[in-house]
Amino acid sequence: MKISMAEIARQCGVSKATVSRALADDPRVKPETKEYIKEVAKRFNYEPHPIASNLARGRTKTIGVVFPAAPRTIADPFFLEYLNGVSSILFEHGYSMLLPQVSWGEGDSTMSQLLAPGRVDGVVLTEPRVDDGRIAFLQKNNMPFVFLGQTNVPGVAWVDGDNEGGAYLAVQELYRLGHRRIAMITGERGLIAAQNRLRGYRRALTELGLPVNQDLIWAGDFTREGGYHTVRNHLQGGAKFPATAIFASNDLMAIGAIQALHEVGLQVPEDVSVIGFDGIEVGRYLSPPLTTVQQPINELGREVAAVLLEQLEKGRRKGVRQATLPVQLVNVGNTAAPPKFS
Amino acid sequence: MKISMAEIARQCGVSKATVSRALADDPRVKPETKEYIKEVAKRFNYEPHPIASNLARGRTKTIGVVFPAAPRTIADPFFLEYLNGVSSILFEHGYSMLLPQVSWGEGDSTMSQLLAPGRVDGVVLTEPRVDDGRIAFLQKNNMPFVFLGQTNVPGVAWVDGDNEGGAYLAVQELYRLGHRRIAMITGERGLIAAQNRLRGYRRALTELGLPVNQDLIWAGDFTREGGYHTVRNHLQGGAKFPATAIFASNDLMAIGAIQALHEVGLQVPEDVSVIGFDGIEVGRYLSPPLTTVQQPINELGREVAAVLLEQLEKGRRKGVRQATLPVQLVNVGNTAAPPKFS
DNA sequence: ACAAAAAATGCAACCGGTTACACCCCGCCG
DNA sequence: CGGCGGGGTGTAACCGGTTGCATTTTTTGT
Repeated sequence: MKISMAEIARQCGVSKATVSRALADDPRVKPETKEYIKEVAKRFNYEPHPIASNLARGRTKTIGVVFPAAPRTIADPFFLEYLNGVSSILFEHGYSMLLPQVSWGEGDSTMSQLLAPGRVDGVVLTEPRVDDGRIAFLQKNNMPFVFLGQTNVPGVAWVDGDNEGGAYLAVQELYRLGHRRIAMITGERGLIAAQNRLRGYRRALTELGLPVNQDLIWAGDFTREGGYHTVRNHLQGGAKFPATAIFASNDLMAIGAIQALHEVGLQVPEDVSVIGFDGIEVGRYLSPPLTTVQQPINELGREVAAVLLEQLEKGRRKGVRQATLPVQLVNVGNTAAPPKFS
Repeated sequence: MKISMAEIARQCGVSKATVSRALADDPRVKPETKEYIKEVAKRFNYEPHPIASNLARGRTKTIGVVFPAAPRTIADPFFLEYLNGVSSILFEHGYSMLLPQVSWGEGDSTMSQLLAPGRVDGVVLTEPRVDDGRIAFLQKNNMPFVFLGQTNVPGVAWVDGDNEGGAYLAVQELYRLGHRRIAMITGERGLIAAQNRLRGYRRALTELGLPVNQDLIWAGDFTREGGYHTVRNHLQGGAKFPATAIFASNDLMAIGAIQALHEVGLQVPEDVSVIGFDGIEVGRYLSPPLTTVQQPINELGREVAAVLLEQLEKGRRKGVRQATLPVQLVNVGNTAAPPKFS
């Protein structure tokens, strides 16, 4: 059995209280006493039991990290780079991460089992939906939380990339190259990020004087398979491919789209240009690297964690932080003018 | 504040003890009482506080998952797919995962802070090294653990893919295609997996009657950057590239190698064939998909978790489980005969 | 030198459960 | 009719810390 605080107290001839304070560097204990207690603790190789400590002070020094819902997985590249950023900040501040088993429909019971009664001090979530049910749940339980992604519920902390602006950039670039039939692969309809990217696409087309053609807005789900299948479907029947360029709402779908195009012998970017969104590392592994709207993914994670910790450490907050980080188009060399122009 | 067990007890007119037993389905509680208590608990939406519960019974229902050391990161694709498998099994059994902040040199003090005194019931680790210092540490602290990766210390539970056999397969395939100058990019020297893959490479060459040429064994570190740089180095000086094929110890390095080759205008597989190891999902996103030795990554994770839970639930085990899972070569279409043969 | 203020420490309750053991009540047996 | 046995429940200690408040010790002021 590990040695306990009571034991240390006995060894030092003081009370548990003093030991506790000494180890917490409480200024109320006399420096020499403190010194001595620490010395003894070190000799006995004593370390306070975190569970007991957490129980006593009602906190856990643990943050719950909720990952994207199916069909996306915890192994989603975007999520992982983001997680990397989150973890680096949390760890710097002595927090651990708990990846809970949550498979909620609307964020209720399943979540409560793991997050509610004292397992975590706060939660970071991804992919807010319109009127996300999890928000009400967390607020009701008075649990601090931050979203990766803008929410449509006011008073909620979030950090996001500039989705609309990024989509706008992408479409503009394709237009500049001469494309006029620009398809878009959307994300899952309910996700706010998907909607904002779609809005950027629409706005760009409109401002450029192009019609917004519903037949060029294809439904995706942010997975590679989704991108692949939606493009396959539009390649059916031997008809001419209806677009000269595709803007995919994220890189995974862009990758899937490219695979589908390759399978029918279409070259990227010679025959069809493709631009993705996110700037996941994997995109750089392709040859040529994927043209994409680069989000500062790692930075987003760090910022999310920072905002949450701010809430936690400064107690009940004085206003909720919301931040939009800039995005930029990268690897623009890997798109081209449409065939008829070349 | 959440409602407590004492409160429920008062409401029911019984003692905390009875409530505790009723909720735990203790047979000593009269069925009707049990029924009633459960009913009341439900009405009050009561759920026992896990931290308190854990403190009282000295366990946590949490597993520590240690991730690879620098230069690899928590966002390493292999690790994440593996983590996915681990998590699915753990969650099925009601366990959570704790990703601790560990940056140990040889697995000592840093680790103890997060794992030792009662935060986790068990630990899963990756990437055992030769005479891994963490083993002694965990054993000393009487902490159940399982490694992903064969260890050289007897009596330790582990699960691994067939590293040597996989490497052997890869080299054999390259030989079959006509390659005779087959380079290998190794993993970090101290890692047992790296050594076993190197052994498979050596054994294959020897059995095929080829010399083992030290100049064709290039040092890598299991990162993409490592693969990239080692190949760049061997492309220096305008000399002819010394190999017609590369076997990289993992996929990330294979991807890095391919990038380096592309940068000097060499085509894969026309000019140089490349085979990786692991079969991470990202490899399938390349065009053409990466030829690689596919490990059952997800399954490895599941198995690791299962072995650990077995240790935990069946108390002190009567013999430690060790398992080697089979691997197979995939996407073999994306390697080719060496140029002079074509 | 003595009282008052300040500093240091101890006491004991508390966090929210679990569990060994004591206890009570009742039916059954001799 | 008294005692035994066992099911059902309560008591209280315990897990290992934290912390408000009381108490003791030391310092400071006059």
